[in-house]
Amino acid sequence: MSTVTITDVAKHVGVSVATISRHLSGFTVRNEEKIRQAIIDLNYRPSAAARNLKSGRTGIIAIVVPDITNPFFASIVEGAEGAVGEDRMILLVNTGDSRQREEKALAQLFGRVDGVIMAPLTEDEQGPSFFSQFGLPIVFVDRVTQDGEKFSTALTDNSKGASIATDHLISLGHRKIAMISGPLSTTPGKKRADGFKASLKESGLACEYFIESDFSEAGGYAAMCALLEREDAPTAVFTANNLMTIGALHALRDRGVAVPDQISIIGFDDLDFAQLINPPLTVIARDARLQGAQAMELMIKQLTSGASTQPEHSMVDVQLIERGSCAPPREMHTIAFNKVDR
Amino acid sequence: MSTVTITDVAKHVGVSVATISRHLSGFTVRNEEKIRQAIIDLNYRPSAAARNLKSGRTGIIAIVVPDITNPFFASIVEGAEGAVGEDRMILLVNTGDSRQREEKALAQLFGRVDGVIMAPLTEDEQGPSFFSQFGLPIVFVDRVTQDGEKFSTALTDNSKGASIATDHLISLGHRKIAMISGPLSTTPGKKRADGFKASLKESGLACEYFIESDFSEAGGYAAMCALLEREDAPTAVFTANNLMTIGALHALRDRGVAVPDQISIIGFDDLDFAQLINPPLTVIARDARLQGAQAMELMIKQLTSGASTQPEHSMVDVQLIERGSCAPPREMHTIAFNKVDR
DNA sequence: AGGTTATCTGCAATCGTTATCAGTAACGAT
DNA sequence: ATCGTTACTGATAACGATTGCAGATAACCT
Repeated sequence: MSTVTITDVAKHVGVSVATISRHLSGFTVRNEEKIRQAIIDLNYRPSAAARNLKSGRTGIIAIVVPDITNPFFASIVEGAEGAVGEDRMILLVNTGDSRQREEKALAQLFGRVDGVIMAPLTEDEQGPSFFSQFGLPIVFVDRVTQDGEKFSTALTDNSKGASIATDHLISLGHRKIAMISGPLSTTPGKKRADGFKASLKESGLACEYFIESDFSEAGGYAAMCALLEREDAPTAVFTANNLMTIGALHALRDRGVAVPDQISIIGFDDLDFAQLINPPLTVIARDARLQGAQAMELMIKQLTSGASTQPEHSMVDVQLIERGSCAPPREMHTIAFNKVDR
Repeated sequence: MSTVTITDVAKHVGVSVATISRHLSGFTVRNEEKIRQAIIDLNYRPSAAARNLKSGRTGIIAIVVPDITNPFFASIVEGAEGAVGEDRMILLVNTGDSRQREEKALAQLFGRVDGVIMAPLTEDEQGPSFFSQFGLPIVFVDRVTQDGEKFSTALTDNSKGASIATDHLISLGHRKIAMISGPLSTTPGKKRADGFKASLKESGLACEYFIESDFSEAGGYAAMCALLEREDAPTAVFTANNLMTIGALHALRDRGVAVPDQISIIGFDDLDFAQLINPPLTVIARDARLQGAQAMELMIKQLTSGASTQPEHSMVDVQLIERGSCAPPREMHTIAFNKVDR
């Protein structure tokens, strides 16, 4: 049975509990060796509950994400894991895209963790004070809420990334450019759409192929199908996240549409197997691990430097990775070919 | 500040802390309404730490998995989430296929959770008593360890599944059947390999195309490439899990090998997008959600019915789902064709 | 040796809850 | 009026660790 307490160890060694406690906290005490041995002999493990109660801290940081299956969030977690110290541990909570579970998780987490790193479901949570009411240190990662200013955030330059993607397609000669967007109620959904629209406007193009989807593979599939069924189909597509990119690629394959010959596609966020795909995928990439690490650093900073310090904001850069899924539109090919012919 | 305790509430209402506590635990007390209001007014939240210390339970069940990105484990988690009651919550720990992190997680989890549902990395953990030493309720899911008998388990009929897959290929006429296996140090790796070999033996076939890989997409890719490079390439492949199936499919596509015309492929575990793939994938499926739910039920049973009750074992069934990725081998096509010709 | 630090030690209070136990009020039955 | 029953209440001792305080021991100096 593991009901052996610090008192048992103290008795066993013949010192007071205070001495054992001090030994455990790293102070130098006289009977180091005997204590160490007693702890092993008795198989003593300090009660986390008692420690938490006395010290007020748990040594746990929770990461709350809407979909742990998404490799992007997995990378965020990996990055955070790399930045958390030895004396803290990370626990994951998956809300499965459910608002209800998100609330419940936060309520239940209160008092059990020192802080929460979270990617909220949408920007418009119930009332601006929803997250404040818990009085729990929160760092938002990838997404923020209305009252996000009050908390530290670790974001990506979403609009810049979307602009780069769109500009890339424009510079290749595309004019009929589609975007399969994420939900506009989310930070990345909104910002990426903004970047896309801004770039089109700057080049004097109308925004005619814009579909708001849901960041899921099925959603990307459906959106791509819808685009392909239009009479005047687009010649290029910008998909706003990795899962939707996969979905869109599946749709293209199922319809026998050649990439990039018939349609160009560029996605936001890289994929592990982006290079395995034929053709290798051109993407807007960012360092999700770094982003996760930054979130954790902000969290730790907040925890160590007492409470009410100013929230800080970090942002990871984006980068265009050209592989093979984007090319000039077909008409351009023809024109170029004609020119050479003459 | 959220340092408002049960004492504050008691003072505010003008009763003793005991009354507040009783109200919180669901007993009927006199000033129900006043107490409810005071709790809201003061924004009081019971201290989880104090409760844990007093009651000895945390209301948390941890699920420890080697790779949360794997949709199979995600399904396990979903199933478990459906089976956990209102009064408990689930926390995830991802060990990222690292033995070291698995150990650390278990040690840190001790005392912070009521029980652990886990899929251990390999069967040969350090010493048979490794998991016992924590005196923590453990249920193994999908995988077991050496001393797994001492704990409850929620498994799949792995060898049966592998046999069905192999028999299916054999009955289609295949003789040169390959298996891309998982690590033989894991339960499903070993059992599936056993089933495969048993089926071959029963049909008098030699086991000539067996590759032990690592359950990862990249591993499946590499293994498939290795198979294709052999002079006498197999006509059918059984891939031992979903990720390796994806990897193998990528390899086949990259090499321009037609499925099922040139090679048949059947995978263990269904995929969300198995039907989106061209051709739709034939698989051995099981209800991973059910398996996760069973694991949780075993856990709860163990927690409620005191400690030292006999461990129980559950097993979910497997099922062949024929879609389009398996067909008779090429030579058979020819033979059949000739027969018709005469 | 005597005095002064520098270290280490044990006692006891404390963290916020819950469980126990004794006690009070209300009410009907006698 | 007394008693028994029911239904609630309050004081208090735990749960297992940490920590300030004061006392004890050892180490160091003159």
